[in-house]
Amino acid sequence: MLDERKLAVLRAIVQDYVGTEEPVGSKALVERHNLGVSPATVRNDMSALEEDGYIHQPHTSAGRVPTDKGYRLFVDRLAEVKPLSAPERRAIRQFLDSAVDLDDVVARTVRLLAQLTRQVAVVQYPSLSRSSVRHVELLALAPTKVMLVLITNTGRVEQRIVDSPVPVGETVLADLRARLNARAGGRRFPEVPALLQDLPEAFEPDDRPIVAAVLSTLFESLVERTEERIMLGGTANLTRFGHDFPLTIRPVLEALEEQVVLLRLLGETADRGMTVRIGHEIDHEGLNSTSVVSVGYGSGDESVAKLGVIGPTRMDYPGTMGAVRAVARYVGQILAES
Amino acid sequence: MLDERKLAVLRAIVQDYVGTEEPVGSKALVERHNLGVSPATVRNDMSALEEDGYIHQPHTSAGRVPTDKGYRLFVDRLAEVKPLSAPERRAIRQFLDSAVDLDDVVARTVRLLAQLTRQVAVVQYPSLSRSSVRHVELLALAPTKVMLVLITNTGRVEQRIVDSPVPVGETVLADLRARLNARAGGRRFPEVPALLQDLPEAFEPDDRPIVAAVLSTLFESLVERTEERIMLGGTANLTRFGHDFPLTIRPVLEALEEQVVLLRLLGETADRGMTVRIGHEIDHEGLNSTSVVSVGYGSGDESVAKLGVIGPTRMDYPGTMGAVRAVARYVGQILAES
DNA sequence: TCCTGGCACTCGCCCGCGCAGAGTGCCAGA
DNA sequence: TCTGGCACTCTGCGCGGGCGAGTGCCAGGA
Repeated sequence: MLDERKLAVLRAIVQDYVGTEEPVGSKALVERHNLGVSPATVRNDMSALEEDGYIHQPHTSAGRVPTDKGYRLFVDRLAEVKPLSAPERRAIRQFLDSAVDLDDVVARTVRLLAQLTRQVAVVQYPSLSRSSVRHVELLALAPTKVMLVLITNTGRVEQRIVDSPVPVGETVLADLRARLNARAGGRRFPEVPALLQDLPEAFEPDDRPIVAAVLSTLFESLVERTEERIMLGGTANLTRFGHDFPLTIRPVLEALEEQVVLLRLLGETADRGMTVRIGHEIDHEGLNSTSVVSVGYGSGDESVAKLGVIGPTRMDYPGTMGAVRAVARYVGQILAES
Repeated sequence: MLDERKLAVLRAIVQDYVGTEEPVGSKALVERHNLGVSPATVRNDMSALEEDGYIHQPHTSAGRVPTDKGYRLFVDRLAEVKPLSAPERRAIRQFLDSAVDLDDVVARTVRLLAQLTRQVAVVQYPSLSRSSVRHVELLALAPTKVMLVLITNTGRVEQRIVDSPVPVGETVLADLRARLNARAGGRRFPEVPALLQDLPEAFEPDDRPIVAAVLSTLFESLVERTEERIMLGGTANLTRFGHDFPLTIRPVLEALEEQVVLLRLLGETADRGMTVRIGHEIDHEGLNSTSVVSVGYGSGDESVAKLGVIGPTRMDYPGTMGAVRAVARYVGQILAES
């Protein structure tokens, strides 16, 4: 059905359309790519491709535009991820290296991705559930108020205020702190609740309420909202979306404001390997004219979070995928070092 | 020069233009506001207002549009801040009350502002230099790596990694921790460096390098980049900017991506009272067609940070100012309570 | 069987035209 | 000082025609 040449035609259409943003016709195609056949032949192939739903004609006597299905085929079978150039890689490395803390790493990553791909970049903070406990700190703020500070191996810090039903002595606090760290230190977050469950029993009955309060706050913060945090950048690139963009850009901006949507978007990313979702493959209405390229990143083999970019379906997939992959790799390295 | 009626005409023009987004003519004016005079008279007044630069005619035979100068006069002398309704205030209160930590307070504030004003909202985290030290924590991560965690009275937490030239003993760390808290605890950040300056001398010569390293990191983080953090929301509202907006929206989005620009914008806000900057009064080119309404907020009399909104110069100033002021007040209260 | 050149056809885009409507400025009169 | 009237100016919009890009189809050739 789809012989070599038809695939070549599709590839050429995608490439040209991405470059020019305009429907591409048979004549222009043969001129720009040496397909070795005449426009008439290409026209026949185009007809077949359209029949099969890979390309589409906005109106009679216009050129062809790839459909989502066409891009899908292109990404799956026709495109090679384009690696970054050595200077580019060096620049990335250098830029990320000078980050001073986790916030900075994430912020720089977002900027970098947005600049390299000229699209909207999204970076998820290393997820708590994939991280482990580096340290738990307890501070008495007031007689019945304790601040709980949680530091992860990825450098993330979470704080919470715990209200104690009874005044808390410094000795109890010190004891609790020591025990928490002894039991939970170095452990993965998901394991933590089980490890600490019977902790109150190690304390005097009088002190158990505060121990319980601290524990419940701790457990909460492991699963809650703050679990997943996201940073966004390059929204100005939305303006390069297309001619008709007032219509397109609005729902996209709205979607980007919804952390939930972004989280779901990244959540659907495979842990290993890159995920590309194109147009209507994304099940969020406002994003049906966009594509998302995302990938997990992490310090070891394992991914601790995801990052990616969002752009028009008409995007340079090979280049974007190259940039996303490279950035993910370097961020992983940086995290491993710190 | 500007008698009562001319001012009334200007006020009417601003109100109508904000409502309709279209140049307003003399006839429509008399119809909508009972000015008690004929269109011809209004035309004369308009002529005078134009002469003085308060309004402007896009082209002959079009209605009039206020200039930046016109909006300025409107804000300064013709507009009354419009207080929010009781249900609105209750809703704000309630929405902010359910915040669980500082991040959440800021995030909710941004959402709220954006929703109330239907514009882009900016909220600055409580600034370090206006805050005081609640607690300093030191954690040994590795023999030569110490994590410095700084907790402020506004609930903000900053962390930094300190590389020590020599391995650090737990006793030294405990000693340093105790002394840091004793001397700096409860103090304003700007005072801190002076208070700690001679701290290394209290230690054995062998330990002084690490003390110095911790101190310099601490001092750095008091003045540095992270000093000022900002949260942004409601960018989707940019799409309601105007008809010609591809041109307008681009530079605005770009400006919003630059933390520096936003910080400067908020930085120029007066500590007390509201600041309104209109169009070309803002010395950033991309924002010359926008206005910024900003105000300080804080737990006591004193402002610890700023917040505000950015919208088209053609905005509902009274309403916006009312919302900004109300939100600032409630955020202050929330912060004071936690 | 597949490719090619030729040809007629279809549409969207652009341009110029003319008209209607909104709004103004000015003037003479109350 | 205000008002009604009037002539004038300009934009926006709808209309129609010409242009060009691109197609589909067909007959002939490898």
